[in-house]
Amino acid sequence: MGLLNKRALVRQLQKSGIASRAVLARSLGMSQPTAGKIVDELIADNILEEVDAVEAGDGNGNGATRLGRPGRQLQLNRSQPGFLGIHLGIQETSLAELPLGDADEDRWRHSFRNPATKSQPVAQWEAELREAAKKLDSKKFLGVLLSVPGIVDEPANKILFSPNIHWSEGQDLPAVIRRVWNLPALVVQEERVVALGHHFNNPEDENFLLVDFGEGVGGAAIVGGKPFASPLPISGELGHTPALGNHRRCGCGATGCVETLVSTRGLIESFSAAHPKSKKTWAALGDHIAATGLEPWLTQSLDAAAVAICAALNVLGLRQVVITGSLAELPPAVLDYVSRSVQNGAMWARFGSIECVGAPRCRAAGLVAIGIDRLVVPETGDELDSKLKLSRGETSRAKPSKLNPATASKNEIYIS
Amino acid sequence: MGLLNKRALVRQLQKSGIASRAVLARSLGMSQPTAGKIVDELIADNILEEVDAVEAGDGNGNGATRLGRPGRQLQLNRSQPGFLGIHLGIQETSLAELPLGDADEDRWRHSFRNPATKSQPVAQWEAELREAAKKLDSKKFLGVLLSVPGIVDEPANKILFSPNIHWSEGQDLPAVIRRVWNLPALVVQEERVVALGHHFNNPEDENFLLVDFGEGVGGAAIVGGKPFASPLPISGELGHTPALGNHRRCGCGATGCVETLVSTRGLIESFSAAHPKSKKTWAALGDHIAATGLEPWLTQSLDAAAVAICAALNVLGLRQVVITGSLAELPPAVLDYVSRSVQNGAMWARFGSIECVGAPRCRAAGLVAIGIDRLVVPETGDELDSKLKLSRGETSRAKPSKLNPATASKNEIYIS
DNA sequence: TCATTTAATTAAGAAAACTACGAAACTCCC
DNA sequence: GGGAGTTTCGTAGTTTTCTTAATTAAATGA
Repeated sequence: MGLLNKRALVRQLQKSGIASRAVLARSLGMSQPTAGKIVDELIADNILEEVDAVEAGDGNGNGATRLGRPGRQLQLNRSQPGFLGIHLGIQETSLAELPLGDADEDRWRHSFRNPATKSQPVAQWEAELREAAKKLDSKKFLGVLLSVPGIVDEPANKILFSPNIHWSEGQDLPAVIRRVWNLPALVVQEERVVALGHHFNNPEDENFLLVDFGEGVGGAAIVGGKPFASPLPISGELGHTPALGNHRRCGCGATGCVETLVSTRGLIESFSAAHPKSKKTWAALGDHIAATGLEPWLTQSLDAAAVAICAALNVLGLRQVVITGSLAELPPAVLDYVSRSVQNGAMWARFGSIECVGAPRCRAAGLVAIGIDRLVVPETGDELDSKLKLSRGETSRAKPSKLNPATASKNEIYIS
Repeated sequence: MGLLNKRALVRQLQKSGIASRAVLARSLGMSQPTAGKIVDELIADNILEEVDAVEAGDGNGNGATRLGRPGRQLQLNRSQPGFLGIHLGIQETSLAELPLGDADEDRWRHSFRNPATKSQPVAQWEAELREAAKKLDSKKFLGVLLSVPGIVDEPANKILFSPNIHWSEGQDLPAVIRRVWNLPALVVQEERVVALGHHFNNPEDENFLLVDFGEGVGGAAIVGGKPFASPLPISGELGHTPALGNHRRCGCGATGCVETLVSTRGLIESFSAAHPKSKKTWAALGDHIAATGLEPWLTQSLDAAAVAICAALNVLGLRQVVITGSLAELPPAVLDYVSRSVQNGAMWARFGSIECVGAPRCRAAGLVAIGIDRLVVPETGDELDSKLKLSRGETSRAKPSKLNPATASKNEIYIS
């Protein structure tokens, strides 16, 4: 079946959650027989399932009974295991079984502390992984997805740089995962996961910049419903925008990165510099802000963050900012200030409106989206083929001389 | 014929300049019959032409005589008029006849001063245009391409904002052009034209950020060989990144934009503030820098520009900066300083190297590339159809319900 | 001159889309 | 309850587009 249409159909279903063959055909502009055939195939592959549920209020506003033969509703298969998601946090690693049709909140079932010892951290991590594997309900997944903070070379499946989880740098963690489960495994950059998760949990947001505050400050853009990516493994790194006049050393090796001002660590540092007598904790910082409002040391840091955000908005041509992470834990005045500061600096504010909203991190939805995109209906080749290839540890690079680009690139639309 | 392969073939020929059917087929991974058929069609449409020229050194290093039947070399048609390019400058408007296969330097044949009167500037511009039309060798073009500085809504063919050519704002200049020539007319943002021009004159540069210094400071990114674009009409606007500590008012309505520091006007302003006795001219500024080197007022401004460039590189995931315009006219120390400053701030410098090069503005090549992309082998529909539609002033939006996305989006790869 | 090599064209076939038609399933209305 | 109207879904046949295989063409080199 045409790869493009297959991808488009799956994607549409990811967004709409539930739909009939006819609705899919209409919304994608393809003919009914085509949609029907693709659906048949996807059901045979256990990716889609028919659901008997009555269609209550089908989103078009007409919740009333409709004329004609009712369509058989379809959704991404929820009764099957789907993917195994692994989130590599700074302190601990979490695991979750992710059914394909899971747009819900994150439910991380199992977790363990990351290796602390300097010797053999990867072997220790592997051992913990094996322990965790025993506790899982299922062993059969379509693949394993590893979300990692830092800089990730996704095509090569390698972790390049992770200032907060140094032991993972340069490691081939997917290979470790494959030793444990013998399944295709992918590494994905955390911010991209979160951004995609937000997109699929809020399908109406098709163009936005997600900014995640935490130990670091990262970003990822969704442009035209697709995650923005460039050939370089870095992108969306707005935490490492230099801030004029800032001379703090950053973990990345440079001096003056915005991240050194508005990461949790950076904010606490500034806070304790301004108030040496206060406790140097995140909670104390929050309490202080709630009590005294926004003091200059804070607004200056927030302005620096806003500059980086504005720069990104102006360059990418976006008007919506989604903010996740620690900044949303502080009193709302903080987010308000950033929002106003972005309004002042972003160019589109002169022509229209800028939106700046807080949101939770939706890693599960993002991981599923990436898994579907790269394992279930991958850009090139048959899914089974590529599964095998990946599980054998081969790169999934297509032979350019053999493949006709017209075939290879029917995959368009979801370049990822 | 499949639109994707047609586009791919034309694009390949744009890059390689000259190639035979067999070479094209091989390099694009399609079969020889397919390439042959597409070439036949393109020749019939007068877009390609066969050229008898012997193939001297075909780029593969083997300039020696090769075995076998020699391929019939093809190139974009140079014997036909191609496009009419119009460049809307700040002071004057220039015209050039652009053959399709033109990768040469810009040759603007005719130009006239822009309307100065406040009354009826558009009508006056139209009159000048009619005058200029008489001087042209040909009246038959595939279309007219208007390059405009400022903010342009390219899909809607409208000029939204142009701080330096206020009379053009909100005007439908393509309609004016159509009244004069009765041909399809497109407005394109100047920086995007220049970036595409650089890309096609240097096909090895597939990922870069072009930064153009002049009355304003604009940017445009080429990512994966394609101009980056978002749904919003702004993008690449790195001149309007706020610079912390800068309080100059910008023409865009905001305060503190980098552009107010490093545009020609901004630099002269800073120069005259630091040296009140000097002449307030660009030449005097250049002489002064050549004589005394980089003074603090200048390095601070350049640092601000570097921050904006770094922010863009980090967010877009790029490692090459192409600088055009007035900054390249100053002593080389200036570009060197910016280059070093970018090295310090751009994140990729921690992993690899950052490149920062000056280059001339290649508007002609960029306009031709855009014209080919949007008029000769447009993404959707037949070229003739869309030509007619455009010349009738209709939008060339495809009917989504009618077109099969598999057909519509075989256009992949060259999303533009 | 003839074998070898490469280019371009022709012919036949496969993939994937479409249109057209008909059966199935439901509502509405008499 | 039963026909008319609607909508869904599947089947059959057609079209488009690209492929492979075979053929013809044009050059080199012994």
